[in-house]
Amino acid sequence: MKDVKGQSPADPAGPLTSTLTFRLGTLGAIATERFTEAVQAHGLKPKQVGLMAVLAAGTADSQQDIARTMGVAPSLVVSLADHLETLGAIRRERDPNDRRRQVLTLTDRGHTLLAECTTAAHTLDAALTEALPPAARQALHQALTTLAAQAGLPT
Amino acid sequence: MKDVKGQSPADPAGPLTSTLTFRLGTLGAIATERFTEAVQAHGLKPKQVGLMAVLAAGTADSQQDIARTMGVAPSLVVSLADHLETLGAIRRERDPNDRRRQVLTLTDRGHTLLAECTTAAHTLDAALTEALPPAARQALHQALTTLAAQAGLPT
DNA sequence: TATTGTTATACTCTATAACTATA
DNA sequence: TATAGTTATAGAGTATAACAATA
Repeated sequence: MKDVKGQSPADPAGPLTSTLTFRLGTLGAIATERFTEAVQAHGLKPKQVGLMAVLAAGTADSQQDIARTMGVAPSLVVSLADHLETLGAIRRERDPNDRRRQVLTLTDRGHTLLAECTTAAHTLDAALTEALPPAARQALHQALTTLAAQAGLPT
Repeated sequence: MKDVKGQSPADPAGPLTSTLTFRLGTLGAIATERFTEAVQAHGLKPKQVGLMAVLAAGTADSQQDIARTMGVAPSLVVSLADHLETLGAIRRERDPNDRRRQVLTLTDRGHTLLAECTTAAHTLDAALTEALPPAARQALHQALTTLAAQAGLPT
């Protein structure tokens, strides 16, 4: 059995572009790019919205906890929180029990901003999936939820 | 009808973290991070592998065409191609009909490298989807193929 | 003049390391 | 001595703009 011209060695079970790894990487980049553009109108970057989402979920409140939850360096949380504080989206208060800790809380303004960004994400979702039948849309959502859970991402 | 405490205003049809936009963004980042680590053993970065995939697909051969296909700046293609040439993965030849154009072609070494990276992607795919029933795996692949096609990505 | 590739430069994002205050 | 937050610095990645060769 010989190699066909131009396929030496043969594709290992399908081309790179049809792998889940490639598809998630490229579609993820597009999704983030569109979301970046959408939330920019509110003076926000995706990671700043992500920090607000962590606070809304109530799974972390100190900056160190938030850094661990988001998988970023603590020094990055400083600048993200600085910006959110400037926008009036969060409050920073020293923990009275341990004055080294800064406890972050979403303000009403923060809740409003997060809701607006979430609405923007839903709008982008609709555009992204417009070519998808409802059943496939549902199956996609379910499958990504499973992958996210397995990867330790918020569900 | 009053707002429930801590949900003012209410979540617009589900939290941010359950949107397709958020899931694709975060899972895409993880996929790219894992792929980056995997291809690093071959001295490659994801975009360099992407360039090889474009050449293998035969949809572009000059650096300008490749830049347009990949959605990156032409100056970036220069450095990606420089590195691939150093590895012996591609050849750069002037187009005799238009000596401004550099025509890039995959060498045998390039085909081998691309095949190895593709195999690595398949291995990552398996790890990523190990919690997914075969039917769901198939549905996910089909849905992402549709999204990729609609977004103008390679299918 | 317009286009291809290249080089020079700058910008964004984010991490690491050093530092301060508190424990 | 260890930890939370902050600041200073550095590196990766990529774009924009200026430039050279060719059309």
